[in-house]
Amino acid sequence: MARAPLSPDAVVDLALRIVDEEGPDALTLSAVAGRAGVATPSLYKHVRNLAELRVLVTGRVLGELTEVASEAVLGRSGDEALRALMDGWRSYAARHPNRYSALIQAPRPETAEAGDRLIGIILAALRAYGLEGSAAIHAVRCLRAAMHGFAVLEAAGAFQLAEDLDESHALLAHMVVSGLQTLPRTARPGPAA
Amino acid sequence: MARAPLSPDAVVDLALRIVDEEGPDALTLSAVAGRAGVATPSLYKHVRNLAELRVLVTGRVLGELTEVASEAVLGRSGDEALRALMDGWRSYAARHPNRYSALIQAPRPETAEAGDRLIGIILAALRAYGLEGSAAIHAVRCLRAAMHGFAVLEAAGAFQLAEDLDESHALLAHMVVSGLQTLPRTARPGPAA
DNA sequence: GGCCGTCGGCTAATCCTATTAGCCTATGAG
DNA sequence: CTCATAGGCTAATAGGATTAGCCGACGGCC
Repeated sequence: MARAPLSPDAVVDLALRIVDEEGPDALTLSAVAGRAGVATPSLYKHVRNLAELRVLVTGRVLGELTEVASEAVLGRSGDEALRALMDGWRSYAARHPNRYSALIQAPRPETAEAGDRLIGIILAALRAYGLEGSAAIHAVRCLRAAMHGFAVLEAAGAFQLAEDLDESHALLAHMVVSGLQTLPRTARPGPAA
Repeated sequence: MARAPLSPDAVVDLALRIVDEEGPDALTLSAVAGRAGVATPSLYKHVRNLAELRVLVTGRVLGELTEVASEAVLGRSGDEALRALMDGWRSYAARHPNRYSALIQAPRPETAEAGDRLIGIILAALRAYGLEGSAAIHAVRCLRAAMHGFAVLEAAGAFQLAEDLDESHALLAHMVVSGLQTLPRTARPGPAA
């Protein structure tokens, strides 16, 4: 059974499988090598080192998240787009909790492009609110904080009580929407963009 | 120079210093031993293992955060309490970014009590909104998500643009407040608690 | 057809960290 | 004075990361 020839992408595939199945801490070069049916040092022919592998994984996950976010926002606008974005984000994280937890948050040049694309989508979701310049940036930050915070906590199993998470998340979305609909003085939308 | 005698607490102190100065990943038993001027295995006389040390660190940080949160909420209520809580939380995380990043999110029995106390404070900050039962829980979750998300991202340096972070955070607080002031049907406050 | 460079795997070796086992000493209780 | 204990130590084991250097298969080229 000729296993598929190794390549950086294939290594990342294996890494993702490990992360999904055993958690982010189980992502180890020797674990990847084990799955690849190869000796650990051989991986260095495809990936610079473990740190880079983690970055590549982050890039991949960021890409998937971007896709999800993009699909959510497509064809919608205003509150509807915002809620769809938030729901999509959360459901991606809930579907792949370990993968989501494996995301490296600290910005790195290698993932900057993927990150920017994702920010672009979030920005697009906010378009209908007509936010200008800085106001849009503040809004994007808040949206990121809300979505990321909820996703991390849910992925970590930090919400222990029985209350329905969908409802909690709906409230979060309500907060975001209602906050944007009643912007404070400094961040009021300017003339239609 | 009689170094202070080692003890579990002293070990955690050293661990925190390492985390603060070198980041969460630098928290290693041998690093702690180095600072303590002791051989690595000696630490096992005070701490079960690295995993436990991490849990102890989490407990300590949770305690500090609880103190900060508690002080913020004391003597305030309503929107003011909420904003003070959010500001305090954020400023703690900003003051000790590595420490904040070292927090283990996954709930563990050893930190459950500390976590519950913190949740209690958040709940107290929401008291004035008169939320009943589930509604209060959903609100706490949202608040946690917002505060934690912002704190994590800020600590990781994920907000790169020049825009003032205070302003972004104020918008986040505005979202939370305005969302609570206009609760959707399901989560409307009941008769005054 | 034969030669050569490169790709991608391998083994050996090094370093670090965690963790366990077992030893040893000072110290306070009795 | 004796002894148990606390708390430090050394030796040793087990992983995991990484580097160095070896080697065979394969495609391209003369």
